[in-house]
Amino acid sequence: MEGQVIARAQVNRPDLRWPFPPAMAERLTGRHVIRLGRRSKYLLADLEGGQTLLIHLGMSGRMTVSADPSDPGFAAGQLGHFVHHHSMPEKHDHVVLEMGNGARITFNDPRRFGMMDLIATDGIEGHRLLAGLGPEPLGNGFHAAGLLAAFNGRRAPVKAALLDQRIVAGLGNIYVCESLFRSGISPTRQAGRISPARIAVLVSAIRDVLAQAIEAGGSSLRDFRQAGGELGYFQHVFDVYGREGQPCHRDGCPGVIRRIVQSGRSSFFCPQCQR
DNA sequence: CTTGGGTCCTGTGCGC
DNA sequence: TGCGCACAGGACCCAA
Repeated sequence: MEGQVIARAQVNRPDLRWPFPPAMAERLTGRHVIRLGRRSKYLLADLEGGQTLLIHLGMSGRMTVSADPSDPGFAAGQLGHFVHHHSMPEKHDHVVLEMGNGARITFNDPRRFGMMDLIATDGIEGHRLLAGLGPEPLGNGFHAAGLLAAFNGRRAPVKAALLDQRIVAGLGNIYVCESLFRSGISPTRQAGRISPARIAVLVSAIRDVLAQAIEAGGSSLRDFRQAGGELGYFQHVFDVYGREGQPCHRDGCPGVIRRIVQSGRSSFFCPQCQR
């Protein structure tokens, strides 16, 4: 997408979680994408003319890139080697963008918890959806001292605190469960009652889990796909997520993974390893 | 202010 | 084979 023009925008319904902005298709058509970026779980496509396309995939959303193999750009390898061939439109293909180089970007989202909006690029950090987000967990702004301060006085379980995007931005249910396992912290522990030393371990575990999950192409439980349509494969190396009743992966640990529900979400953990 | 629960929506898998 | 129910990656919104 980056550097390309949006030659055609097809919008197949008026809304996802929220209504699309007025005349979205018309406002996208003919615009160049200056750069692609990301903040927390929001995808950001800066367009010429001062507008940014803001996208969230919700639970079940996916954006994939495809191309016609007979397209000259495809044959020349200009669309990248990862791009898969066009296939027939599928159920829940809500927005389709045809780029000037022949790439087709498809936003598919069965549950429609995703969203798209067009907002001013200027002052984007102040947008209501982005204002108040915590630091990026892979950035320099995320560190033990900061997390300690953010947890200070909080009585909520650490599981809930880490899912709170105002404390750290971009963690979801899977990666919180996996990070807590690796740092030996029970999901039920009150956030404000974790020692500084263990918070430092947690920060490292979060960074490691995210870096490894990205390296593995993400976690494809059902809907998620990489941009080229491939499955991620981090789900194959989960230690706890979705492993209720199965043995703990830690060498010599007799524990069995348990599942509990915290604020409506499943938490998976090893009662032996996590305190 | 913090915290927990309900809600949006479709699809799948399980027990009966 | 069919039916009802639980559950699924998120996060807003409101009541307490």
